[in-house]
Amino acid sequence: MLSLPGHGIDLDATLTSGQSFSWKKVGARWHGWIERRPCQVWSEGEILRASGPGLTAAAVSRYFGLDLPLDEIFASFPQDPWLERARAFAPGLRLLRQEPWETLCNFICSALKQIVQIEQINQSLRRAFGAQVGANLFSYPDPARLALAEETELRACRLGFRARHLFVAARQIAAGEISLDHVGSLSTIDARGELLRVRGVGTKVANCILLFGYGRLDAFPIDVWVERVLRRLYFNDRPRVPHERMRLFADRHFGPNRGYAQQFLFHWIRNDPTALPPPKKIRSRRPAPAISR
DNA sequence: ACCCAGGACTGAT
DNA sequence: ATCAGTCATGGG
Repeated sequence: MLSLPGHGIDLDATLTSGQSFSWKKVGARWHGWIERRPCQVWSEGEILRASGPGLTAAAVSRYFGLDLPLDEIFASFPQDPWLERARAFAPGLRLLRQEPWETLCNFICSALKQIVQIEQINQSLRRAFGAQVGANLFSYPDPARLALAEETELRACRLGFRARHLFVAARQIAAGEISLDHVGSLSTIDARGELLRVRGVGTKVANCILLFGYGRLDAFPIDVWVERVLRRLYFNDRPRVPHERMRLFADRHFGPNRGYAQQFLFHWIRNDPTALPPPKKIRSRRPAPAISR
C-alpha cells in the first residue's frame, strides 16, 4: 500500500468532475486505473492511500497532480468573486494527468453525451476489446486492438454516430499518422493543431485532451456548461456569444492556468443548484390579466 | 412527446 | 470564413 500527502485532494469531487470515466466508488474506496494498472485509491485524513499491483508512488503523484505548485497556480487566478465561489464549493477538486490515448477516446465519445453515458461507453469498450485482467476487470484497448474493430462492433457499444469517429481515429493513431507521444513534446498551440487532425476531435475535445491528458493548464475547453456560465456571469447573459469571443476573454481574464479555473467553474455550476442567479430577463409569462367584461 | 447531453462534420453561402 | 443541418442514443 502506498501513502502520499494528499495536499487537500477531494477524490469524490475530482473523480466525478467529468475528466475521467473509468473510476467507480466501492464503499469508501475508488476503483480505477493509473498508467494502465488496476488500483484502488482512498483518503485517510490528509493522507492519500493507493494500492495495486506494480503501482508506484510516482505514478499516483503524477496522475493526481500532487507534484504541481498549487499555491502558484491559484495565486495566478484573478480576483474574481465567481471563481472564488466556485473554488469554495469544491476546494479539493484537482486536475488529473491521464493517459492521452484513453483520454482521446473518451472525449471523442463524449460528443453530445452525458457523463454517465460516457462511463458506460468506456466500460463497454473495455469489455468488448480490452484484456481481462481480473474478475469484471478489463484493461482499456490499445490503438492497435481498437483499429482491428469493425464499425458495427463499435456501434454495439452504443456509440451512435461517434462510432465512425472512433473507428477512423483508432486507425490514424495505430498507423502512426499522428503520434500522441510527439503531441506531448509540442507547444500547446502546436499540440492542439496535431490533435485536430484526428477524426472526431474538434476544438473542445482537443482542449479536453490537452488539459486532462497532457496537463496543459492553458487549455480552456468550452462545453455547453462552461458556455452557459461564461455567458451568464461575464457577458451579461447576452445570447449567442461566439466561442472565439469567449476564448479571448478566458485567455485574458483567467490567465495562464485558465484550464484549472475552468474545471472549478464546470464542477460548480453542474453541482451547486444555487450557482447561477436566475436569468436577468425573466420572460414574464404571467397569465394575462383577466379581462373584465 | 419534448428537450438536453463536456460536439464534430459537411455542404451551402 | 461563417452557418444551419445532420449525425444516434439514453435520461429526465
